[in-house]
Amino acid sequence: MNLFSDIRHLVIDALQSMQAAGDLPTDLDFTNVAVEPPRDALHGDMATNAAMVLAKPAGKNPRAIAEGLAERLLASDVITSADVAGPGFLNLRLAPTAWTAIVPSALAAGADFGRSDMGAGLKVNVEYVSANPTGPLHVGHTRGAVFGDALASLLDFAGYDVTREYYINDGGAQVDVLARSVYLRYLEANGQKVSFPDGTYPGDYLKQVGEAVKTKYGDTLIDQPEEAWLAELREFSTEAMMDMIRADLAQLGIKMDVFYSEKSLYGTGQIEAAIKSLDEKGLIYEGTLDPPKGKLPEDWEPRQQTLFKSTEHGDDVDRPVKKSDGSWTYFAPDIAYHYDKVQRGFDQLIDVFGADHGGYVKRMKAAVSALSDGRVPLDIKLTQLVKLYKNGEPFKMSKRAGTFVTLRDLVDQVGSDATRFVMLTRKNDAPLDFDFDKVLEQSKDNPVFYVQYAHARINSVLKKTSEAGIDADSLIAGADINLLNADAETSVIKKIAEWPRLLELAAKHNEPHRVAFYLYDLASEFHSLWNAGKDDPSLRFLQEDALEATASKLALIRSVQVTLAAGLILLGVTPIDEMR
RNA sequence: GGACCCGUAGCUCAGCUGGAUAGAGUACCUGACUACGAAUCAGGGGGUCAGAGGUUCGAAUCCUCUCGGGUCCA
Repeated sequence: MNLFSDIRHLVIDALQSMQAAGDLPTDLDFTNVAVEPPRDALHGDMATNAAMVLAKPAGKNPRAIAEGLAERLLASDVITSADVAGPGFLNLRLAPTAWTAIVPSALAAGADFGRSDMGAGLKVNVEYVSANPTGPLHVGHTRGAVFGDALASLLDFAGYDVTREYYINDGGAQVDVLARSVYLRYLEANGQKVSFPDGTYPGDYLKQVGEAVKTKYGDTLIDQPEEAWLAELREFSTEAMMDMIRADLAQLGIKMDVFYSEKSLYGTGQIEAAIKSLDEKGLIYEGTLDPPKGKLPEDWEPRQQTLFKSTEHGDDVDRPVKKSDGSWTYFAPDIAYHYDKVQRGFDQLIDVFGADHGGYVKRMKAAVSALSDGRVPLDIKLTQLVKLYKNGEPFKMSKRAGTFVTLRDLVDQVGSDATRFVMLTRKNDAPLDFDFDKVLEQSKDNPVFYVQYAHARINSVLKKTSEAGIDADSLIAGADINLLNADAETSVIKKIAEWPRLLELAAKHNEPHRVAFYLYDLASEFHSLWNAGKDDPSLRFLQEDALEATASKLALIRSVQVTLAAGLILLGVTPIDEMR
């Protein structure tokens, strides 16, 4: 039940009856007509911009339209007042029963409260993490992982058919580096003293892989030339790294539907097919790029190469798909990979990248636009950097020295729930400060705690009820929700009613952080109502001498709990029943 | 040099894709436990939405330029 879309339907109906009566032209587009919560609650329960949006195309005065609309809306028993305000806003008030109906609706839906069919089963592919298989996931990957996973859940909840996908970059030179590094660890496992020159990975995490190589191959690879072991170790090490990465993701409760290998694109004709597809559209040519504008790199020289005319699809310059020596660029397999996604029949693609891949956005969008003839939209979400703090001090890490903070470090220290929630309390395109101490702090300064506390507090009330010998569930089932008429209660109900609408907006804009902020607001409404009971005993949840009132209040807070739980689960955070 | 992201209260950030008097937390000041957890709540002060133009009924939001920070650039 989405009260806002219900009322919007009423508005559209009224507008259509105005058209039928000749008060409005018949060829109007209603898509921009919105019904929203007013910024200031004093204005009413809901506001619509219909009159202002339609004034120009209808060639009429907005206030005149609004007045006609108000007259028709008042015929409904749901609308109790409709006032024209300002330049042509129409402020509506709803009958109290319209609001309270959200409570049983939430209770009946339970964990599915807010689920929407907005996505209409469209197939969406969300690609995220996609970290190189050369080591464990670190903090930056964690943010992308959490964001991508919450986004995927959000879209699923909003009625899309979602595929979660990880692209394994196992085709490039970095996998050779990995294999050589593992070889060194293998030698080490065989008792040799080794050092790690520049261009190898010195991290300790490869020690166990070296051991595993020894277990499998014994001493047969020692003193062998690189050609003898490189291909085998590349395969072996990539597998080992992916096992490690899968385990890391599992720590956050993330499970991918598809792991897609870059390597699988080579030698199978898939890259060639993708480039051919572009070629057939006249978008591939042999040419020379202009030098980069401004400062010229020292070693710049014009080179003939195979180029993709990405400028025809919104890019700034054309992009090479083959180097001058005839080998593929990194871009070519990326094109082939996205071509494959298009061919798998996805209606929408979403890529979650780290901010350092910002430069790829335009060319990737151009490629997908070209490959799908503009049919499949690609949205690319960049997650900005995470800055770590400990005791208020920036926490330094160095990838070169192998001392970076891993996903595992984070989860071990603060837990999966806190890690996930905190990472979602910022827009993806804003940098994030992650303070180890703050995340564990038990105060309202810490949103994880604050929201969990509200959920647990409600549980505590329900527990208290049963301790008093009252069966809360049957009481709630028989509750007369229209007893909930105090302002403090209505305010909570209105916040609950916003949930289905908020969820659709968050899904529409691919912004899971809105869910996190909403949950904080809802928790705040609840804490506020709790405290109101101290000044006004009639607002207390448990009133043993007034069971009917108690029933309605328990129904209310239980619906708050249901909403909090639905939102938390969506973000991958466990709603807890008791604070430690 | 160019591209992308960001700039909102002292600090950390929201702001529902163009709506009404720009909101939270924190910090500061004042107040509320005979209680279902005060791990919370109520109230107060605090703003040139980086700056300047433009678009229109209406701009923190869209466009242009400038300044500042970040990321990237065969």
